[in-house]
Amino acid sequence: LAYHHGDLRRSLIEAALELLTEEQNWMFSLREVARRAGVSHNAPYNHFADKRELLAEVAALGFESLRKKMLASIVGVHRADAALVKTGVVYVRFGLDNPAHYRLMFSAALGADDSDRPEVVVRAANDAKGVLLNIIERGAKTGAFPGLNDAKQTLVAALAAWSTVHGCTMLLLDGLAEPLPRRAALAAIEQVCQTIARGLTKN
Amino acid sequence: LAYHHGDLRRSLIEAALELLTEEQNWMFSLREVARRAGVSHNAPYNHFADKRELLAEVAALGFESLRKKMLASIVGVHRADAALVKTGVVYVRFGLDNPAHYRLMFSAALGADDSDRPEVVVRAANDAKGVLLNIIERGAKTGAFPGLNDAKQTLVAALAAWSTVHGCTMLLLDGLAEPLPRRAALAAIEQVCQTIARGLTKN
DNA sequence: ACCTGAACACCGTTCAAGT
DNA sequence: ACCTGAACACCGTTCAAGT
Repeated sequence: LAYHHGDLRRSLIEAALELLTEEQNWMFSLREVARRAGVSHNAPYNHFADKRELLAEVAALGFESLRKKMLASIVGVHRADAALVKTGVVYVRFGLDNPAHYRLMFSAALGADDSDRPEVVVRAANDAKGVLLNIIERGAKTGAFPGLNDAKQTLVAALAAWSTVHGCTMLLLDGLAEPLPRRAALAAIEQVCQTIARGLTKN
Repeated sequence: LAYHHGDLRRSLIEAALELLTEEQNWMFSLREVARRAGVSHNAPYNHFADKRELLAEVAALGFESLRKKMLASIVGVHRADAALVKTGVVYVRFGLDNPAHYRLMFSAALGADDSDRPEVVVRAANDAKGVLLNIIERGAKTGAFPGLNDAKQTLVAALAAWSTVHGCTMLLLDGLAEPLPRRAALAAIEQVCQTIARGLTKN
Protein backbone atom coordinates (compact mmCIF):
# COMPACT_ATOMS: atom_id res chain seq x y z
CA LEU A 1 0.00 0.00 0.00
CA ALA A 2 2.83 2.34 0.88
CA TYR A 3 4.36 2.46 -2.57
CA HIS A 4 2.50 2.17 -5.85
CA HIS A 5 2.54 -0.95 -7.98
CA GLY A 6 5.76 0.19 -9.58
CA ASP A 7 4.86 2.25 -12.61
CA LEU A 8 2.63 5.08 -11.51
CA ARG A 9 4.06 7.25 -14.25
CA ARG A 10 2.69 4.97 -16.95
CA SER A 11 -0.60 4.53 -15.08
CA LEU A 12 -1.09 8.28 -14.97
CA ILE A 13 -0.43 8.66 -18.69
CA GLU A 14 -2.92 5.89 -19.44
CA ALA A 15 -5.52 7.41 -17.11
CA ALA A 16 -5.09 10.77 -18.81
CA LEU A 17 -5.52 9.19 -22.24
CA GLU A 18 -8.68 7.47 -21.03
CA LEU A 19 -10.13 10.72 -19.69
CA LEU A 20 -9.17 12.51 -22.89
CA THR A 21 -11.06 9.93 -24.92
CA GLU A 22 -14.08 9.85 -22.62
CA GLU A 23 -14.53 13.57 -22.16
CA GLN A 24 -13.27 14.61 -25.61
CA ASN A 25 -11.18 17.42 -24.17
CA TRP A 26 -8.20 17.94 -21.90
CA MET A 27 -10.01 20.07 -19.33
CA PHE A 28 -10.20 17.21 -16.83
CA SER A 29 -8.36 17.94 -13.60
CA LEU A 30 -5.02 16.51 -12.61
CA ARG A 31 -6.75 15.47 -9.40
CA GLU A 32 -9.18 13.39 -11.44
CA VAL A 33 -6.28 11.67 -13.18
CA ALA A 34 -4.81 10.83 -9.78
CA ARG A 35 -8.16 9.50 -8.55
CA ARG A 36 -8.41 7.35 -11.67
CA ALA A 37 -4.96 5.92 -10.95
CA GLY A 38 -5.89 5.32 -7.32
CA VAL A 39 -3.38 7.67 -5.71
CA SER A 40 -3.53 10.90 -3.78
CA HIS A 41 -4.06 14.15 -5.64
CA ASN A 42 -0.42 15.18 -5.48
CA ALA A 43 1.28 11.87 -6.18
CA PRO A 44 1.55 12.95 -9.87
CA TYR A 45 4.05 15.62 -8.84
CA ASN A 46 6.57 12.88 -8.18
CA HIS A 47 6.57 12.10 -11.91
CA PHE A 48 5.59 15.30 -13.68
CA ALA A 49 6.44 18.91 -12.93
CA ASP A 50 2.83 19.94 -13.61
CA LYS A 51 -0.32 19.00 -15.49
CA ARG A 52 1.13 20.32 -18.75
CA GLU A 53 4.02 17.84 -18.65
CA LEU A 54 1.62 14.95 -18.26
CA LEU A 55 -0.46 16.17 -21.21
CA ALA A 56 2.73 16.56 -23.23
CA GLU A 57 3.50 12.89 -22.73
CA VAL A 58 0.04 11.96 -24.00
CA ALA A 59 0.46 14.26 -27.00
CA ALA A 60 3.82 12.70 -27.85
CA LEU A 61 2.21 9.25 -27.89
CA GLY A 62 -0.26 10.60 -30.43
CA PHE A 63 2.46 11.90 -32.76
CA GLU A 64 4.28 8.55 -32.58
CA SER A 65 1.09 6.67 -33.42
CA LEU A 66 0.39 9.02 -36.33
CA ARG A 67 3.93 8.63 -37.64
CA LYS A 68 3.67 4.84 -37.62
CA LYS A 69 0.36 4.93 -39.48
CA MET A 70 1.82 7.22 -42.15
CA LEU A 71 4.89 5.02 -42.59
CA ALA A 72 2.75 1.89 -42.85
CA SER A 73 0.60 3.49 -45.53
CA ILE A 74 3.44 3.93 -48.02
CA VAL A 75 5.34 0.64 -47.90
CA GLY A 76 5.79 -0.38 -51.50
CA VAL A 77 4.49 2.91 -52.90
CA HIS A 78 7.17 4.22 -55.26
CA ARG A 79 5.61 7.30 -56.88
CA ALA A 80 6.11 10.34 -54.68
CA ASP A 81 2.79 11.96 -55.60
CA ALA A 82 0.89 8.76 -54.81
CA ALA A 83 2.74 8.46 -51.50
CA LEU A 84 1.80 12.04 -50.65
CA VAL A 85 -1.88 11.32 -51.23
CA LYS A 86 -1.66 8.05 -49.21
CA THR A 87 -0.07 9.67 -46.17
CA GLY A 88 -2.43 12.63 -46.42
CA VAL A 89 -5.50 10.41 -46.30
CA VAL A 90 -4.10 8.39 -43.39
CA TYR A 91 -3.19 11.62 -41.60
CA VAL A 92 -6.66 13.12 -41.81
CA ARG A 93 -8.27 9.81 -40.94
CA PHE A 94 -6.15 9.66 -37.78
CA GLY A 95 -7.46 13.08 -36.78
CA LEU A 96 -11.09 12.14 -37.46
CA ASP A 97 -10.68 8.88 -35.52
CA ASN A 98 -8.99 10.54 -32.53
CA PRO A 99 -10.39 14.07 -32.40
CA ALA A 100 -9.55 14.97 -28.81
CA HIS A 101 -6.11 13.40 -29.01
CA TYR A 102 -5.35 15.23 -32.25
CA ARG A 103 -6.51 18.55 -30.83
CA LEU A 104 -4.32 18.04 -27.76
CA MET A 105 -1.30 17.33 -29.96
CA PHE A 106 -1.59 20.80 -31.45
CA SER A 107 -3.00 22.58 -28.45
CA ALA A 108 -1.43 25.86 -27.40
CA ALA A 109 -1.92 24.61 -23.83
CA LEU A 110 1.28 22.60 -24.32
CA GLY A 111 3.18 25.77 -25.16
CA ALA A 112 2.73 28.71 -27.47
CA ASP A 113 5.98 28.00 -29.25
CA ASP A 114 8.58 25.30 -29.85
CA SER A 115 10.83 27.10 -27.39
CA ASP A 116 8.51 26.63 -24.42
CA ARG A 117 6.87 23.40 -25.52
CA PRO A 118 8.07 20.28 -23.68
CA GLU A 119 10.89 18.62 -25.61
CA VAL A 120 9.10 15.30 -25.85
CA VAL A 121 6.32 16.89 -27.93
CA VAL A 122 8.69 18.86 -30.13
CA ARG A 123 10.69 15.76 -30.96
CA ALA A 124 7.65 13.58 -31.60
CA ALA A 125 6.03 16.24 -33.80
CA ASN A 126 9.22 16.68 -35.74
CA ASP A 127 9.53 12.96 -36.39
CA ALA A 128 5.98 12.86 -37.74
CA LYS A 129 6.67 15.89 -39.93
CA GLY A 130 9.78 14.09 -41.18
CA VAL A 131 7.66 11.47 -42.93
CA LEU A 132 6.04 14.12 -45.14
CA LEU A 133 9.34 15.89 -45.67
CA ASN A 134 11.05 12.66 -46.78
CA ILE A 135 8.37 12.05 -49.40
CA ILE A 136 8.72 15.57 -50.79
CA GLU A 137 12.51 15.29 -50.83
CA ARG A 138 12.32 11.97 -52.63
CA GLY A 139 9.93 13.46 -55.17
CA ALA A 140 12.26 16.40 -55.69
CA LYS A 141 15.25 14.14 -56.30
CA THR A 142 13.48 11.73 -58.65
CA GLY A 143 11.97 14.58 -60.64
CA ALA A 144 8.36 13.85 -59.69
CA PHE A 145 8.01 17.40 -58.33
CA PRO A 146 9.81 19.43 -60.99
CA GLY A 147 9.30 22.82 -59.33
CA LEU A 148 11.55 21.95 -56.40
CA ASN A 149 15.11 22.85 -57.26
CA ASP A 150 16.70 23.60 -53.90
CA ALA A 151 16.35 22.80 -50.20
CA LYS A 152 14.36 25.95 -49.48
CA GLN A 153 11.71 25.24 -52.09
CA THR A 154 11.45 21.70 -50.74
CA LEU A 155 10.85 23.02 -47.23
CA VAL A 156 8.15 25.36 -48.48
CA ALA A 157 6.51 22.49 -50.33
CA ALA A 158 6.57 20.39 -47.16
CA LEU A 159 4.97 23.28 -45.31
CA ALA A 160 2.28 23.47 -47.99
CA ALA A 161 1.59 19.73 -47.78
CA TRP A 162 1.48 19.62 -44.00
CA SER A 163 -0.59 22.81 -43.91
CA THR A 164 -3.19 21.26 -46.15
CA VAL A 165 -3.63 18.01 -44.25
CA HIS A 166 -3.43 19.71 -40.85
CA GLY A 167 -5.86 22.43 -41.84
CA CYS A 168 -8.21 19.95 -43.46
CA THR A 169 -8.20 17.79 -40.32
CA MET A 170 -8.88 20.74 -38.03
CA LEU A 171 -11.67 22.18 -40.17
CA LEU A 172 -13.38 18.80 -40.38
CA LEU A 173 -13.02 18.26 -36.63
CA ASP A 174 -14.45 21.69 -35.94
CA GLY A 175 -17.38 21.00 -38.25
CA LEU A 176 -16.42 24.11 -40.22
CA ALA A 177 -16.22 22.29 -43.52
CA GLU A 178 -20.01 22.20 -43.77
CA PRO A 179 -22.19 22.16 -45.77
CA LEU A 180 -19.90 19.42 -47.04
CA PRO A 181 -21.60 16.38 -45.45
CA ARG A 182 -19.52 14.62 -42.84
CA ARG A 183 -20.04 11.28 -44.55
CA ALA A 184 -18.50 12.58 -47.76
CA ALA A 185 -15.51 14.01 -45.92
CA LEU A 186 -13.25 10.99 -46.26
CA ALA A 187 -13.93 10.86 -49.98
CA ALA A 188 -13.16 14.57 -50.25
CA ILE A 189 -9.84 14.26 -48.45
CA GLU A 190 -8.33 12.28 -51.25
CA GLN A 191 -9.30 14.99 -53.73
CA VAL A 192 -7.82 17.65 -51.45
CA CYS A 193 -4.56 15.72 -51.24
CA GLN A 194 -4.55 15.27 -54.99
CA THR A 195 -4.98 19.00 -55.42
CA ILE A 196 -1.84 19.69 -53.41
CA ALA A 197 0.08 16.92 -55.19
CA ARG A 198 -1.00 18.39 -58.54
CA GLY A 199 0.26 21.79 -57.45
CA LEU A 200 3.66 20.19 -56.98
CA THR A 201 3.79 18.06 -60.11
CA LYS A 202 2.97 20.94 -62.49
CA ASN A 203 4.62 24.32 -62.54
CA LEU B 1 -22.63 53.65 -8.70
CA ALA B 2 -25.65 51.42 -8.48
CA TYR B 3 -25.87 50.68 -12.17
CA HIS B 4 -22.96 50.47 -14.57
CA HIS B 5 -22.13 53.19 -17.05
CA GLY B 6 -24.58 51.71 -19.48
CA ASP B 7 -22.77 49.19 -21.61
CA LEU B 8 -21.15 46.65 -19.34
CA ARG B 9 -21.59 44.02 -22.01
CA ARG B 10 -19.30 45.86 -24.41
CA SER B 11 -16.86 46.70 -21.62
CA LEU B 12 -16.55 43.03 -20.73
CA ILE B 13 -15.88 42.04 -24.32
CA GLU B 14 -13.20 44.71 -24.59
CA ALA B 15 -11.63 43.69 -21.29
CA ALA B 16 -11.54 40.06 -22.46
CA LEU B 17 -9.90 41.08 -25.74
CA GLU B 18 -7.30 43.07 -23.79
CA LEU B 19 -6.51 40.14 -21.53
CA LEU B 20 -6.35 37.82 -24.52
CA THR B 21 -3.79 40.09 -26.17
CA GLU B 22 -1.78 40.63 -23.01
CA GLU B 23 -1.62 37.04 -21.81
CA GLN B 24 -1.64 35.43 -25.27
CA ASN B 25 -4.17 32.83 -24.20
CA TRP B 26 -7.76 32.60 -23.07
CA MET B 27 -7.04 30.96 -19.71
CA PHE B 28 -7.65 34.21 -17.79
CA SER B 29 -10.52 33.95 -15.33
CA LEU B 30 -13.94 35.43 -15.80
CA ARG B 31 -13.42 37.03 -12.41
CA GLU B 32 -10.36 38.82 -13.80
CA VAL B 33 -12.42 40.15 -16.70
CA ALA B 34 -14.96 41.48 -14.22
CA ARG B 35 -12.21 43.08 -12.12
CA ARG B 36 -10.82 44.72 -15.27
CA ALA B 37 -14.26 46.13 -16.04
CA GLY B 38 -14.64 47.36 -12.46
CA VAL B 39 -17.63 45.24 -11.47
CA SER B 40 -18.26 42.37 -9.09
CA HIS B 41 -17.23 38.87 -10.11
CA ASN B 42 -20.72 37.80 -11.06
CA ALA B 43 -21.95 40.88 -12.85
CA PRO B 44 -20.96 39.20 -16.17
CA TYR B 45 -23.73 36.65 -15.64
CA ASN B 46 -26.25 39.37 -16.39
CA HIS B 47 -24.92 39.54 -19.95
CA PHE B 48 -23.45 36.11 -20.72
CA ALA B 49 -24.62 32.66 -19.70
CA ASP B 50 -21.05 31.65 -18.92
CA LYS B 51 -17.41 32.35 -19.70
CA ARG B 52 -17.68 30.48 -22.99
CA GLU B 53 -20.34 32.87 -24.31
CA LEU B 54 -18.13 35.85 -23.61
CA LEU B 55 -15.21 34.22 -25.40
CA ALA B 56 -17.51 33.40 -28.30
CA GLU B 57 -18.29 37.08 -28.71
CA VAL B 58 -14.58 37.90 -28.84
CA ALA B 59 -14.00 35.13 -31.37
CA ALA B 60 -16.81 36.43 -33.58
CA LEU B 61 -15.20 39.87 -33.64
CA GLY B 62 -12.03 38.20 -34.90
CA PHE B 63 -13.81 36.47 -37.77
CA GLU B 64 -15.47 39.74 -38.78
CA SER B 65 -12.15 41.54 -38.78
CA LEU B 66 -10.55 38.78 -40.84
CA ARG B 67 -13.41 38.85 -43.34
CA LYS B 68 -13.05 42.60 -43.85
CA LYS B 69 -9.31 42.31 -44.40
CA MET B 70 -9.82 39.57 -46.98
CA LEU B 71 -12.47 41.56 -48.83
CA ALA B 72 -10.29 44.67 -48.85
CA SER B 73 -7.38 42.71 -50.32
CA ILE B 74 -9.21 41.77 -53.52
CA VAL B 75 -10.90 44.96 -54.61
CA GLY B 76 -10.05 45.39 -58.26
CA VAL B 77 -8.46 41.95 -58.57
CA HIS B 78 -10.16 40.18 -61.45
CA ARG B 79 -8.24 36.93 -61.91
CA ALA B 80 -9.57 34.28 -59.53
CA ASP B 81 -6.18 32.62 -58.97
CA ALA B 82 -4.57 35.98 -58.11
CA ALA B 83 -7.47 36.76 -55.76
CA LEU B 84 -6.99 33.40 -54.05
CA VAL B 85 -3.31 34.13 -53.42
CA LYS B 86 -4.11 37.67 -52.18
CA THR B 87 -6.72 36.53 -49.67
CA GLY B 88 -4.50 33.65 -48.59
CA VAL B 89 -1.61 35.95 -47.77
CA VAL B 90 -3.87 38.37 -45.90
CA TYR B 91 -5.44 35.46 -44.04
CA VAL B 92 -2.16 34.04 -42.78
CA ARG B 93 -0.85 37.50 -41.96
CA PHE B 94 -3.94 38.10 -39.81
CA GLY B 95 -3.14 34.94 -37.87
CA LEU B 96 0.51 35.86 -37.39
CA ASP B 97 -0.45 39.37 -36.28
CA ASN B 98 -3.12 38.18 -33.83
CA PRO B 99 -1.95 34.77 -32.64
CA ALA B 100 -4.01 34.45 -29.47
CA HIS B 101 -7.12 35.85 -31.11
CA TYR B 102 -6.76 33.49 -34.07
CA ARG B 103 -6.25 30.48 -31.80
CA LEU B 104 -9.35 31.41 -29.82
CA MET B 105 -11.41 31.67 -33.00
CA PHE B 106 -10.74 28.00 -33.72
CA SER B 107 -10.51 26.78 -30.15
CA ALA B 108 -12.43 23.68 -29.19
CA ALA B 109 -13.18 25.51 -25.94
CA LEU B 110 -15.94 27.33 -27.83
CA GLY B 111 -17.51 24.00 -28.74
CA ALA B 112 -16.40 20.74 -30.24
CA ASP B 113 -18.80 21.06 -33.11
CA ASP B 114 -20.94 23.55 -35.02
CA SER B 115 -23.96 22.12 -33.23
CA ASP B 116 -22.81 23.12 -29.75
CA ARG B 117 -20.78 26.17 -30.74
CA PRO B 118 -22.47 29.51 -29.97
CA GLU B 119 -24.38 30.74 -33.01
CA VAL B 120 -22.53 34.03 -33.14
CA VAL B 121 -19.25 32.20 -33.84
CA VAL B 122 -20.76 29.84 -36.38
CA ARG B 123 -22.27 32.71 -38.34
CA ALA B 124 -19.12 34.84 -38.24
CA ALA B 125 -16.92 31.91 -39.27
CA ASN B 126 -19.25 31.06 -42.10
CA ASP B 127 -19.21 34.62 -43.41
CA ALA B 128 -15.41 34.59 -43.45
CA LYS B 129 -15.38 31.25 -45.20
CA GLY B 130 -17.80 32.71 -47.74
CA VAL B 131 -15.14 35.08 -49.06
CA LEU B 132 -12.93 32.15 -50.09
CA LEU B 133 -15.90 30.21 -51.44
CA ASN B 134 -17.00 33.16 -53.58
CA ILE B 135 -13.58 33.41 -55.17
CA ILE B 136 -13.52 29.71 -55.99
CA GLU B 137 -17.06 29.86 -57.40
CA ARG B 138 -16.14 32.85 -59.53
CA GLY B 139 -13.07 31.01 -60.81
CA ALA B 140 -15.16 27.95 -61.61
CA LYS B 141 -17.68 30.01 -63.58
CA THR B 142 -15.13 32.03 -65.55
CA GLY B 143 -13.11 28.93 -66.39
CA ALA B 144 -10.03 29.92 -64.38
CA PHE B 145 -10.30 26.66 -62.43
CA PRO B 146 -11.13 24.16 -65.16
CA GLY B 147 -11.32 21.12 -62.87
CA LEU B 148 -14.42 22.39 -61.11
CA ASN B 149 -17.48 21.26 -63.00
CA ASP B 150 -20.17 21.02 -60.33
CA ALA B 151 -21.11 22.46 -56.94
CA LYS B 152 -19.60 19.53 -55.05
CA GLN B 153 -16.18 19.87 -56.66
CA THR B 154 -16.30 23.58 -55.92
CA LEU B 155 -17.00 22.90 -52.24
CA VAL B 156 -14.10 20.45 -52.06
CA ALA B 157 -11.83 23.01 -53.68
CA ALA B 158 -12.93 25.61 -51.13
CA LEU B 159 -12.15 23.11 -48.39
CA ALA B 160 -8.71 22.56 -49.90
CA ALA B 161 -8.02 26.29 -50.08
CA TRP B 162 -9.24 27.03 -46.56
CA SER B 163 -7.41 23.96 -45.23
CA THR B 164 -4.15 25.20 -46.66
CA VAL B 165 -4.32 28.73 -45.29
CA HIS B 166 -5.73 27.61 -41.93
CA GLY B 167 -3.18 24.83 -41.57
CA CYS B 168 -0.34 27.09 -42.65
CA THR B 169 -1.38 29.72 -40.11
CA MET B 170 -1.62 27.21 -37.28
CA LEU B 171 1.70 25.53 -38.04
CA LEU B 172 3.48 28.89 -38.20
CA LEU B 173 1.84 30.03 -34.96
CA ASP B 174 2.84 26.80 -33.25
CA GLY B 175 6.40 27.18 -34.49
CA LEU B 176 6.10 23.77 -36.12
CA ALA B 177 7.11 25.00 -39.55
CA GLU B 178 10.75 25.19 -38.47
CA PRO B 179 13.49 25.00 -39.56
CA LEU B 180 11.86 27.42 -41.99
CA PRO B 181 12.97 30.72 -40.43
CA ARG B 182 10.18 32.84 -39.06
CA ARG B 183 11.34 35.86 -41.03
CA ALA B 184 10.97 33.98 -44.29
CA ALA B 185 7.51 32.77 -43.37
CA LEU B 186 5.60 35.62 -44.98
CA ALA B 187 7.51 35.13 -48.21
CA ALA B 188 6.78 31.41 -48.09
CA ILE B 189 3.06 31.94 -47.62
CA GLU B 190 2.68 33.37 -51.07
CA GLN B 191 4.37 30.32 -52.55
CA VAL B 192 2.12 28.04 -50.53
CA CYS B 193 -0.95 29.87 -51.80
CA GLN B 194 0.36 29.70 -55.33
CA THR B 195 0.81 25.97 -54.95
CA ILE B 196 -2.85 25.51 -54.07
CA ALA B 197 -3.95 27.88 -56.84
CA ARG B 198 -1.82 25.94 -59.32
CA GLY B 199 -3.46 22.72 -58.19
CA LEU B 200 -6.78 24.26 -59.19
CA THR B 201 -5.74 25.82 -62.49
CA LYS B 202 -4.27 22.58 -63.90
CA ASN B 203 -5.93 19.20 -63.93
C1' DA C 1 12.58 7.73 -3.69
C1' DC C 2 7.83 7.90 -3.48
C1' DC C 3 3.52 8.79 -1.38
C1' DT C 4 0.03 11.22 1.90
C1' DG C 5 -2.84 14.97 4.26
C1' DA C 6 -3.42 19.60 5.37
C1' DA C 7 -3.23 24.04 3.60
C1' DC C 8 -3.25 28.25 0.31
C1' DA C 9 -4.97 31.00 -2.99
C1' DC C 10 -7.60 30.75 -6.36
C1' DC C 11 -11.65 29.30 -9.79
C1' DG C 12 -16.89 29.06 -12.15
C1' DT C 13 -21.35 29.26 -10.88
C1' DT C 14 -25.57 29.84 -7.92
C1' DC C 15 -28.58 32.23 -4.90
C1' DA C 16 -30.71 35.43 -1.93
C1' DA C 17 -30.76 39.73 -1.55
C1' DG C 18 -30.44 44.88 -2.69
C1' DT C 19 -31.67 49.38 -5.97
C1' DA D 1 -33.33 45.01 -15.18
C1' DC D 2 -28.93 45.03 -13.31
C1' DC D 3 -25.68 44.61 -9.71
C1' DT D 4 -23.62 42.87 -5.05
C1' DG D 5 -21.86 39.66 -1.26
C1' DA D 6 -21.83 35.28 0.71
C1' DA D 7 -21.54 30.61 -0.26
C1' DC D 8 -20.50 25.92 -2.61
C1' DA D 9 -17.80 22.71 -4.60
C1' DC D 10 -14.17 22.50 -6.86
C1' DC D 11 -9.13 23.49 -8.85
C1' DG D 12 -3.38 23.49 -9.25
C1' DT D 13 0.34 23.63 -6.48
C1' DT D 14 3.24 23.68 -2.18
C1' DC D 15 4.96 21.90 2.06
C1' DA D 16 5.79 19.28 6.01
C1' DA D 17 5.57 15.10 7.13
C1' DG D 18 5.52 9.82 6.85
C1' DT D 19 7.67 4.91 4.96
